[in-house]
Amino acid sequence: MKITLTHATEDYLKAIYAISVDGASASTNALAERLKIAPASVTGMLKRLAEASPPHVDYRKHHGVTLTPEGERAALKIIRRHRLLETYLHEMLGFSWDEVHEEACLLEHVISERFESRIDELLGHPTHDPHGDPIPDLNLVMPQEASVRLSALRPPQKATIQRVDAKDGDLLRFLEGKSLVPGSKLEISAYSPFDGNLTILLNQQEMILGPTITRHIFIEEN
Amino acid sequence: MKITLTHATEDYLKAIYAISVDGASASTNALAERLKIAPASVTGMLKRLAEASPPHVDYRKHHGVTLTPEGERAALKIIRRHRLLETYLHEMLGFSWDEVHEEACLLEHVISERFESRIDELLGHPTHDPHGDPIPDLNLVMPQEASVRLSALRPPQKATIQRVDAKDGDLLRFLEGKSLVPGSKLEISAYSPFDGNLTILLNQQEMILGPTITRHIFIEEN
DNA sequence: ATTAGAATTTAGGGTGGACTAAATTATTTT
DNA sequence: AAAATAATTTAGTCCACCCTAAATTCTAAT
Repeated sequence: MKITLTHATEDYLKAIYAISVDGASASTNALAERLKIAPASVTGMLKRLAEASPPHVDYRKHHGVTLTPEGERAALKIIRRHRLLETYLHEMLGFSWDEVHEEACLLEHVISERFESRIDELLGHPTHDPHGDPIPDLNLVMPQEASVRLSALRPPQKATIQRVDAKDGDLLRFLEGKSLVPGSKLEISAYSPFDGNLTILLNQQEMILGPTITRHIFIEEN
Repeated sequence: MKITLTHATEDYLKAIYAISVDGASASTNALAERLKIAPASVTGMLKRLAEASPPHVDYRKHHGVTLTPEGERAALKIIRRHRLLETYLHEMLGFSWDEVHEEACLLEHVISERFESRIDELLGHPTHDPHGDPIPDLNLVMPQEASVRLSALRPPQKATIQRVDAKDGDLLRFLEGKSLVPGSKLEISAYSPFDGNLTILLNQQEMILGPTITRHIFIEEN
């Protein structure tokens, strides 16, 4: 059975990829929640994705789906576009950190190869978007990414922020205001047990951050 | 009856506007041809546009449609986006003259207000796109446009190209190659009757152009 | 091993937007 | 004015994508 890859299918593939990064299979409910779609509707789409030629997912009833190589390729292509667009919107059009996601979600389904390669070029083939998320290269290979959370560090320790994992606009604006963005260097001067607060020094400024915040910040030790 | 303005409806409104610039009413067939859609399908959409609240077109069976004020407003909004995008793609992303149209057709349905105003700002609030077509301002008012065709001039005469009305890629590339683009100044040195050829001088270069070409070039005399 | 509750799928419906084929209305020609 | 032709609309389908309600299947607790 044939299939036409549309905006909707691209969103599904992206969501499946995001949910199953660690090898798990994406469940109907998890997809439904992430995509804000009724579970019953998800089932229908998963069937279509599985019956596509070539199939984009492996689908076993009641056991969720995993991406086929073809599906993963398609997902990575969209993720590349999304992150390139976020970078582009931030760097070249002056969109703020918390605005880029929504706009990129719309544009990613629409831009041409040419547009994609043009902004890639103008940005100097970036490897990470404004949030620090890795951008797959032209061969759809993901650059290696930092996976140590700021919340896991203990003083004394110096670190550089690599990535911030948050989608909430308020949190993003808060982090930006405190310069808690990829590239910033910081030093941990104290750890408070029980509440998990960290005292850190950044730009000669001291601040105390709770684990609700530090959990979302991924760093590289140095 | 309610209506949701989608990509498709925007394309219809744009097409209706383009066909009826001179006060004529847009016929079903003309719209069908322009949009590459079967006439029967057009009828259906026109009904929906007419029954929208507020109505976007006036529709009388067998007599085509005209835009209501609401419909014209919507059409101008898309046209503004389209032409701003064409200008932006050309000036800032290095798209060639003949590539911008297609890409703009995709993006125009998707970009946010913010995106629109950002590129408008970066471009310095341009009044004309790369083809010389006028860009409606923020209040959706069209700047005045030149309406004298190069084919109507006779020597001796000096003129400046204001606008080029062509959608064919081959023709666009030809014109660009000869610097027959908005802003270029030229001088008419000879007119050949019967075939209508004009001999013109542009950048110290002489060339002879037939009316098939000069008809598409709009100028201002000087 | 049964059963309650959660997850998932089936069944049936709706909307936007396109299609073809057939019927109708306008227009033009004779 | 009638007939031929062109333009338009109706009627009937189809597909992608979403929905709700009801049925099913899986899982976990007893």
